[in-house]
Amino acid sequence: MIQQTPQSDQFKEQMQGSLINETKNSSSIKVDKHKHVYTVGDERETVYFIERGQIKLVMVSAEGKECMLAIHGDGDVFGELCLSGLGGRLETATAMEDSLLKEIPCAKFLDRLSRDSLLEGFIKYLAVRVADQQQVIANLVTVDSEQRLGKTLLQIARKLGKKDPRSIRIEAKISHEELASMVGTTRPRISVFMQRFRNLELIEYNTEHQLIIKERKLTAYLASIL
Amino acid sequence: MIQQTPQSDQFKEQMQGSLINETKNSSSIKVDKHKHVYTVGDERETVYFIERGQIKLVMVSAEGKECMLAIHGDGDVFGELCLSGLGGRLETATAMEDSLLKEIPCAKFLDRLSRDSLLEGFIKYLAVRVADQQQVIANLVTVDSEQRLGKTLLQIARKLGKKDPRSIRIEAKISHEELASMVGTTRPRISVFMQRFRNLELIEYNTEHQLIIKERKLTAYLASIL
DNA sequence: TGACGAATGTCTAATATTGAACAGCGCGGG
DNA sequence: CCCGCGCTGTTCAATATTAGACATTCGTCA
Repeated sequence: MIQQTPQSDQFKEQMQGSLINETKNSSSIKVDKHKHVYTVGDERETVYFIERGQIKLVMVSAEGKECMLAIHGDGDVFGELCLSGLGGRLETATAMEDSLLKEIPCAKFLDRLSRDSLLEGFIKYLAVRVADQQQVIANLVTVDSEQRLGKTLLQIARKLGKKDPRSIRIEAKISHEELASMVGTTRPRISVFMQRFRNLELIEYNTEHQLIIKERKLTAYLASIL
Repeated sequence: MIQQTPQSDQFKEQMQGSLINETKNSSSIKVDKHKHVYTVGDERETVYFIERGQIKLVMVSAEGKECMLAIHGDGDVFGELCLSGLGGRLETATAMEDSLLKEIPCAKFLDRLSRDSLLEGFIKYLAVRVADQQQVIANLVTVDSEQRLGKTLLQIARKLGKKDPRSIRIEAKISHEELASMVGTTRPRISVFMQRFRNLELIEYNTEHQLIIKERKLTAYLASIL
């Protein structure tokens, strides 16, 4: 959740350049809103690059409960877990809006990184991923749901948000249900907490119903309710 | 949690060989039981290789609550997150018993992997890590504490356990307090659940007080209480 | 061997959380 | 333009969970 953006942004751009290069001769894949890119168990070992759109990753438990792991936006890469060689997708990838993707077979992806001397950069990228997830795990284990919701909002804002002078705007619309499945609680509770945050002016909605996160104030509030 | 051990074992051996090679001229570090290898915020960017011993990784939240992330044993590598370049350890590494470690500066570690053509293997290794953590996150979000404890036991057993014909033996002794901090609940509850598992003969203790996990039975039980 | 500290097993009241229900609202499709 | 459906806000009783407290056992070390 803390994850700043030091030179990891630089790598992301290099990787994007590399992938755009790799895929310039293959056509983009159009995925309509609500359609799946892949679902649990799919064997196809490919990495995806988002030209335009929003893709969410969701895992489903044995009882059918959902857990949203991440939302990816323009320029992001996802599906890299097939590099693990475990075979079969662990999660489902769904378009949250009409999206354009490029698809790269896993082996080609590695070759390309290798040829462009980006393997070490990619290792760093994965290490950041592991560090991030570690934070998420620690939060799930140690803090209560209000706090977790706050941190999750900050995390999403930092990853997807457009920065305005004093706040961050999130363009993707994320339902309370989805937030509940990230935070690990129920929809009604999300509703209550969001209301509370709104009353305290830690967040707000603009006229286009986009969520605005006041990073400073929200962070301060979370620290104050320890 | 699911993580089988396909050819990822092979990579682990290769990496071990490579690291043993790299460190054969440097002396081992002795870390006594309960001593820290590093603590939160430490800047030293090094990777550790366990020659012998048990090392646990623990994160502490702002309120001081602990979350145990992993226990590493003989031949494992830890501290790789410094490869992220974020600077400063996120967690504390503590010896659970007297241990012998080798320390490799982060840059040297990458160089060595590179020279031994293990970069791609290491990427696969990290991808497995990410996949594993993803499972942990999904479990924390979607299932209740009894179930989580069960899965955590299985996870530990598969990672650290010695296989006997019909069960897995865990040599490290892990307190209920520590289990509680992995599972995300309180010690008394762990006590109750462990008792229950014991009564159902899903687990047992041998004469040396080592925990024996009956993988089959425990898995079946967890599936039955959905 | 005895004594102390740490780990465990158990209980409880106070608290947090769930899940189900229902009403309003707003957007998009017909 | 109206209808219906999905999202939101709110409530409530039933349930799960926590944070103590306490006796007991186990190990370790003197």
